[in-house]
Amino acid sequence: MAALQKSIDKRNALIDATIELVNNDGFHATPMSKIAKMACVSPATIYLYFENKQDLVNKTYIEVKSSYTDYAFATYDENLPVEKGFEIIWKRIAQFKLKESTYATFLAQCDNTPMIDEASRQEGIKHLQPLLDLWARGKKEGLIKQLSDYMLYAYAINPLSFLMIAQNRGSIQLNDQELQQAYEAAWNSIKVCK
Amino acid sequence: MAALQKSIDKRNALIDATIELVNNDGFHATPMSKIAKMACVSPATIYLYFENKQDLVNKTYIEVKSSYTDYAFATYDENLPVEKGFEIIWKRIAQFKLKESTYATFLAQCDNTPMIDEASRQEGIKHLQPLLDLWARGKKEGLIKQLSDYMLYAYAINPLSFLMIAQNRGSIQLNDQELQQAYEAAWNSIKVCK
Amino acid sequence: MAALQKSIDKRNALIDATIELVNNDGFHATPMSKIAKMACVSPATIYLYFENKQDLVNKTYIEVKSSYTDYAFATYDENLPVEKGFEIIWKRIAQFKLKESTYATFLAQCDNTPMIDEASRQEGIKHLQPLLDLWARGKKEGLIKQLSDYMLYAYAINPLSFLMIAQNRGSIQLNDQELQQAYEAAWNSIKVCK
Amino acid sequence: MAALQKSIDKRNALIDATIELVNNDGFHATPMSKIAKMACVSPATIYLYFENKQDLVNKTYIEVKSSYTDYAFATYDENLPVEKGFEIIWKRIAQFKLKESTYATFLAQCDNTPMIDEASRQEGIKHLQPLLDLWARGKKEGLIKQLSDYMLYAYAINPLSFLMIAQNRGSIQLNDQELQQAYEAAWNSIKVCK
DNA sequence: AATGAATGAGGATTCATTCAT
DNA sequence: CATGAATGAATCCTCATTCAT
Repeated sequence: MAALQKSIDKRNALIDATIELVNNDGFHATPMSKIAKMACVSPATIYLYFENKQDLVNKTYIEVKSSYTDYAFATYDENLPVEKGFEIIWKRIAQFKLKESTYATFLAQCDNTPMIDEASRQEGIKHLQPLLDLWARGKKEGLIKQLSDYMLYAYAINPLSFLMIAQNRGSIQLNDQELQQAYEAAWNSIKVCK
Repeated sequence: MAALQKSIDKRNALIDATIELVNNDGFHATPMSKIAKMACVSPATIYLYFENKQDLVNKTYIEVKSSYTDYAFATYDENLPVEKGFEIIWKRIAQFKLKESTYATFLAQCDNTPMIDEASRQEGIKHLQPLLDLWARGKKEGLIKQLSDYMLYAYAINPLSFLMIAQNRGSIQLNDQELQQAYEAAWNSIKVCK
Repeated sequence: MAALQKSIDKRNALIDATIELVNNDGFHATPMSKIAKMACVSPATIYLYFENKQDLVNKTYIEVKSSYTDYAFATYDENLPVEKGFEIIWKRIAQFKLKESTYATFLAQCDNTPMIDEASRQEGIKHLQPLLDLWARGKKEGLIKQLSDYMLYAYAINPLSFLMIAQNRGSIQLNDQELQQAYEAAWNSIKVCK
Repeated sequence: MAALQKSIDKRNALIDATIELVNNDGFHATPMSKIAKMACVSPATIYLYFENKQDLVNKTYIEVKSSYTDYAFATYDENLPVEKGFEIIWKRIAQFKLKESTYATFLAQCDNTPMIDEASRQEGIKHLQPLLDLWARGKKEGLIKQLSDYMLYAYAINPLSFLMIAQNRGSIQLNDQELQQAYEAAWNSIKVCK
């Protein structure tokens, strides 16, 4: 349907503009009018798609978080052995964070800020389940340390956020070899040392 | 001098109010008038101590960052062996992040947001030098992996930020044993495996 | 014609919605979109029946005013003696104001507000002629005081508006006996005392 | 105090501007910016004196209502005989409504509109007590009909509102003789006919 | 040094109205 | 006829900042 498609396009344009502007200027310095202008719609049009500014940001967060996890697990298969499975997920996450850094930056800002509703935050966490399942399996098989999911995430995944931000700021530029090192550091920090 | 002390107190009250309010509401929802009220001064008084809102936040950031590094290195001695030195610094940082979580939360928000001047950000990084020196020594002695400082920080230190936020949100509560596990994970991820 | 009837129904629904909403929320808090919703049509449809918001309110006023006077004179016969004729009209007006208080409230709001065009106001007054004629006859016959029509209206009719509003607000509830007292007060205030 | 006086002046200017503009254009067509301009202050200044637009109108209503009753009872003495007392009050009210028609018009608009809080409305009614007391005395002494206060007000006082509006619209112009007639009509409608 | 009153610029949001379908 | 999506212009209100005292 042409009309429906146009609606979806507009909504997406708004979401994209929100990400772009919040990334560059921060939530506080991103007026609705600027979002509207970047999305090539009238300010009033935003309110056809979102209840208010908070809702726009919440929905944007959920959408981005969801595309993050979709990306992360796109090539993962539950039947893979633990280490291989982890490697695949980790590298997809790394790719997302370092290549789709616009999205990743936005998520980092949301996750470290009272910018987002608690409800939306909870909603966003849900989709990480396959990784938690993998870790559970790894622990049962004695391959992964008996640490809480938070601890595992902190050491295996979260460093990527830091590297992503450093790369965005131009402080570093990770090449394939360094990425491999990073992966190994991640795996080392959670695997059971034989 | 009583007058000077009163000035310092006022300045500190403003800094504290800024941290408190930005932590709870975010930069965008923290008006100067609210900061003034919490610090028990007139809005106009803020401008005797700081040029404008941006300056207030920048200065607050630098001050907090500096108290973070002061705390981190307070018990460190350059003559200690690398592993011991690292342990001491790491545990001080952990203590700071988990016990002084008000300050740590503020820093996390600044570090993931365009809230702060680039200049202030650079200023804040400076004070980390002793840790970088330690790592340089560790690499030379073959005890620490040949990774960039960013990579080392990402794996050895940054996970603590994630754990701090999770703990603030009430998702976890780290006890001494878990803290020790976290330390070991940190060291494992950067040490050269023999 | 079914099509014509549907049109009339829609127009009436819009008029009714306007009365209802203006009564409850006031003109200033009654958006066209709300009127449309209550009348179960699209906002755009309003503009097929009325030029704009002002026109909608003007037309509504004229319509209600006209149904008020129709009601007032429905049972009146010019050949009745003055006092009987007045009683009949007065009691019809009372019934309208107290029973059809939705309409009466709307009129009261229009009459005390710059909500309505001067032209529409003039248009609305026209229909009161039979009452003015009756008064003229009463004055000629020496039964009614030599007062201007405004004065007569002020004392004989307008008090009903006040009582209607008080009753709407729940402050009073007029029974038949009190209504009769009210009628007598009205007649007393304009009749020539012998 | 010069500063305090200036504050009071500003507040009064805002109240006056509100009355003037709401009278002419109605609540819905009176933007805060226009009120500010007429009172020669910045729009933001209004919010130093009033919480919001609703509060401004509520407070204006209470203030005007209060000056109405002050005026009404200024020359009244509780020890006067009932009829004389009523005449004095009635004529003061008439003078207020016809001479201070700006205030009276504003009150009429508030009283026939959902423009005002119920609470403010209640607050405004309070001050009418001396008149109600007089009526109670009149009823006890057998001089005034045994009617509810609402009914008495409807016939003795409210007609003045109608006459005031008619005079404002230029439809009539009451001279002293007509005013005396109006007074007599008022008294006739509530006095016990001997 | 300190203040509280004052403000202009700007931001979120609403709304009467239009237009493509 | 009828509509729902779209909008530009306004409106209420906030806030960083200033200034007279």
